[in-house]
Amino acid sequence: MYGAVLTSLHLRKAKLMFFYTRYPNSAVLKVYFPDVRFNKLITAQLVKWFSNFREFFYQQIEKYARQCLAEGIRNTDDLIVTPNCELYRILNLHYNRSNQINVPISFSKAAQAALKEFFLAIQQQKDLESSWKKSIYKVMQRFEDQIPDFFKNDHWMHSI
DNA sequence: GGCCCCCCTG
DNA sequence: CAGGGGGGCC
Repeated sequence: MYGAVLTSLHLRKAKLMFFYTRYPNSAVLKVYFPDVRFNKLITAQLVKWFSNFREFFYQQIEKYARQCLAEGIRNTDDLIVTPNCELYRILNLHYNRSNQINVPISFSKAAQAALKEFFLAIQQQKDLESSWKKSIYKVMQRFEDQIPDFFKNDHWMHSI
């Protein structure tokens, strides 16, 4: 009934927040979007955004994991996610297109962990089983990081 | 019934 | 990214 309360600015901010949290609940979202007049629809939309972010995240990582296997990599110790690798570049382009923030190390760690999970699952042909990604998603929920306070700063949001 | 999440689609 | 459907968990 309020129409589009969430702006493109909120979208950019949400993407940046994704670097710290992949699974924010509605309570957390309300804290970090203090300027938003929450209601059922707005909450659902914001939650949906993160769901879409996750889908892109996992989709890219799965694709990268398959490429690594195709290239002959056998050990997960050889799977390193750093700023100069292709996976990192793709993800950064999607969530931090204009390099508005410095990507936290915790995100690289999370992406690397997910990469190893997908790599092992595919290597062990777990991907032939139904809903084989469920266990990976569960593991990834342990990689949440603390969201910086400046996300709550209205002035900062308008500067991105 | 309400809230979340994933899946698939456009 | 938004819509709609399905399933799980209070």
